[in-house]
Amino acid sequence: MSGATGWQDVRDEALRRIRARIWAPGDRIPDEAALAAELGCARATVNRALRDLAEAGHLERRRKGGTRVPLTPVRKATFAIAIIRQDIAARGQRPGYRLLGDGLAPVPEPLWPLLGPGPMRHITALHLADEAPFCLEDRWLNPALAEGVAFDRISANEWLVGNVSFTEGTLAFHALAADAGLAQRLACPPGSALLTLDRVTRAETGPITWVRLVYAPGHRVEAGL
Amino acid sequence: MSGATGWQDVRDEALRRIRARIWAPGDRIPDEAALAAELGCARATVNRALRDLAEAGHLERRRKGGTRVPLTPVRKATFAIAIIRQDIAARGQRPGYRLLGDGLAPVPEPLWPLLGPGPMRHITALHLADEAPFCLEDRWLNPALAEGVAFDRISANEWLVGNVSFTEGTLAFHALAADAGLAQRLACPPGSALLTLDRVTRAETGPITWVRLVYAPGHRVEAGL
DNA sequence: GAGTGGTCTAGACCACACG
DNA sequence: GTGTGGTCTAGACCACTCG
Repeated sequence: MSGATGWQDVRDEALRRIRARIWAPGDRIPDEAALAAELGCARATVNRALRDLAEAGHLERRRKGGTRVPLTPVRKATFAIAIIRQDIAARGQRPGYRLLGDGLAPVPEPLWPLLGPGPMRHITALHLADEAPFCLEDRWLNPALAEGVAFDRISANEWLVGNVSFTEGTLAFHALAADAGLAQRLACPPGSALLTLDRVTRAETGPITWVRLVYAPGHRVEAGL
Repeated sequence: MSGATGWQDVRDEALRRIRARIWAPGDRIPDEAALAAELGCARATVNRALRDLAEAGHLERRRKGGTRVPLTPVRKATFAIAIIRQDIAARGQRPGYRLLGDGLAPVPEPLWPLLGPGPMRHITALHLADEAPFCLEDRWLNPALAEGVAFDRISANEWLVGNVSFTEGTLAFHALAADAGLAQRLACPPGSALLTLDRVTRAETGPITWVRLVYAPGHRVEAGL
């Protein structure tokens, strides 16, 4: 039954009961005090274990309502927001970088709701893997940040990750067909299907940046489950 | 410097110092005992707060090495793996579903490393939003699961989420150009760029399913940051 | 070897939500 | 009102890892 009982043991035992349908979907499971008594540990240990399972979507907890096994477990996928250069290196390829453009320009109207109207710094750059185009970075950046910083050696992506912290952001994947410009810069046939990632980040003081990363054909973004 | 100090207060204060560069990237921060003394709370409370920040990528902790502010914070994006029907409903559209095919067939060779050779149940179905094609579900399913279950009313997606638990899985986004078959079934021009999601899930007992969801043109998958 | 985070305990009080 | 999870405390021991 019990013995050496760490919170991970409690978590594993609970997970076992969930998977074995001993605690079936919709069921209310015993309360923390009862489990602590049964497993021979402190209530805080049970709490730690069940909180962990709740965060992972395996349980639903409510004060007074008790802890239940959800009817449809909501699993979460996570992926790390990394520096592109490191992404490329992690694939065993040699990263490269080329700045294509950098200058103040009026923000396109579709982005006004996210960034506001006023002009912003518009940066375009190409990331390379083993000399081949890897992804195109198309960024609008709040000009108050990174004043005097040139992005010809280090990408805006990398500089921002290390120098500006944000409080909020959103991120979206979609697919884009290569127009003539994209096809030329990514060295692919026009019409190719390209995985694209849009990201907006904000700080308390205001918008930081909007960026679109258009990946070369065939690119996959993998996530843990 | 004390007062009402819950673990969230400790977390917020730490986050403030990180953002204000009081604790700069690369710095080692005071140890738990020191912070507990400074903030007037128990060490366990500080531990809870710092552990939370470490999970979010704002700190790096190592025994004996202490706690440091990472040079390049690794933020994680998360999105929920939901039931497609609920996804559609959440967008305020009316979900629809049509089973296109269901039968045993040999697994395509590229999937052998993931599913093994033997024949599996091949299911194709179309999900609709307000009568328009929303996404195409192309699935290979371990025939030992869901024996006798027909997927003409409820999708395999929804049935599996509610009835089979998995221990491991991977997930990947990419982009696909619509071939003739896809174009016809998704009612879009051939060559359209389509956001695609591949997912594999396994249990301790063996592979469960491989599924590819091909979304209609323009679809975006959003994630929290 | 020794410093630091990781965890457990036993008890206590609080906050919330259900009846 | 009352039961349940959420959290705090003070102390203790352990595990990992750096020097």
